[in-house]
Amino acid sequence: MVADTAPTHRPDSATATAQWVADILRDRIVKGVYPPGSRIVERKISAELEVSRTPVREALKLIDADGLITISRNKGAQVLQYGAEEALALFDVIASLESLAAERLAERIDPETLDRLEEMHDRMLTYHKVGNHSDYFDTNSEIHDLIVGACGNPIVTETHRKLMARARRRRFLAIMKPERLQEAVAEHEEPMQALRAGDADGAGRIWRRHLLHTGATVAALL
Amino acid sequence: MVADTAPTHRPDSATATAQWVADILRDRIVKGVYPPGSRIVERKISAELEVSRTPVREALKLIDADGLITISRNKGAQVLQYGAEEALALFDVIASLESLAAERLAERIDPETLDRLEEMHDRMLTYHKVGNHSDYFDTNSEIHDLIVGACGNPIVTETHRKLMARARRRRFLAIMKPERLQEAVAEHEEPMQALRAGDADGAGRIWRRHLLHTGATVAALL
DNA sequence: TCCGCTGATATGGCATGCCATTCTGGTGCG
DNA sequence: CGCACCAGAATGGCATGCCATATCAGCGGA
Repeated sequence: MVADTAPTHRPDSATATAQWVADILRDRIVKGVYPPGSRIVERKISAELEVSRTPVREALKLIDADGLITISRNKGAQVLQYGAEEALALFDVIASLESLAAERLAERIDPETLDRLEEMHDRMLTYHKVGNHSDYFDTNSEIHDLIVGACGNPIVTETHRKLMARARRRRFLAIMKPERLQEAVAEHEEPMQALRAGDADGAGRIWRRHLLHTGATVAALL
Repeated sequence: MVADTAPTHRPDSATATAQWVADILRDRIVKGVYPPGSRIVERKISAELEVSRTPVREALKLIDADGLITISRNKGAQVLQYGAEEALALFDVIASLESLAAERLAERIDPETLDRLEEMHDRMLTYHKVGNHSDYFDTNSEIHDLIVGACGNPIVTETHRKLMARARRRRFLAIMKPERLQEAVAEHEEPMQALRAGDADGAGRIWRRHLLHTGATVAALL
């Protein structure tokens, strides 16, 4: 998990260059290598990664579509600033989406998926007990992603993925707040029960509340 | 509203060419000029619109990000097929978003916005009474857009806009179904009352139900 | 007759170069 | 001393050309 900002020469030419560049830039933005407000210059990236400007341009367009940067003519790409207000707005939408996902998942969940969830849930609790925050965070993310991915609605999955790119870094901060940690763990127990019971309405409602809390915690940090 | 598929030579060079091309292509996809499954060839568009391939490529990337086409290496862009299942999934998400918007709007609505809504609502009813379906549809869309736009959450607005590009054409079909028309008009009355009363929870719930109905109607047509 | 191979063509991906606009720093006039 | 203007640099936008790969037609052998 070392910051591999080194070019590492593109893995293979089968992967589209533009996509490869986009992934690197996204990663750097999320990790804070390019702080909010900083400018990203096509020619710099192009030279550093040893590709032409064309794929860099296309990568920037992709990232722009994700809402991570703004592009202005002859002024280039700027990493978006964000404040408490935007964080609340973001989590309001994410909460709605995940709530919908939890609801739909509860309606259709199969034992196998439930088992995987239980296993992750236990694993997360263990990480929390031993204070392994990094793995705790990753497992937590996995749970959220599984719920969204298994809900049976690909549009939810896709939309969620795009929004999460904007939220992940902030969520990391929030979830690590010690007092929030305890709370969040508790908030994961209830929806598990609702899922076991197949209580769609409850699962959706409870999960949404959980995310709104996370959003409020993030916003409070800004 | 005549199909202006004619190039009309780009309006002014101030508008980015790529954006201009993207708008034209999006419009053609929505209007069905490029039917689902058909291929869009960079060089053809490039020649027809008298621009180079570069802005066309970038436009296609934008439309791909909107989820209207898929791009595969050396196979080009293909307009996405869609069936009943995808329509349901799409409207499930749109319903969640607009429900959130209605809820938040009810919490914060000012008299001025309420007036505009009332006016649109009346106008829509009039169009319906006299059987002016085209203007009815447009006003209906305006109402939905206003609710989403005035909810105070720009992320809702933005996400909604992208999803609507995929839904608009289908929604047009559905909304025009005679028996659905009657129903939809009725379903617009209730949320207006909730908004007048500032009943956030009710507005959200009712509006969501309305959209789920629309989605079901669309799905039934496919 | 049918299957497989091969070469031509179609098509997207990337590199490069030029142009328009904006930004910046310096200089001269008031 | 300050402000306006100008030139050059920085930067993105677009056009063009070459390359890699996928697709398809035609042909030859089994």
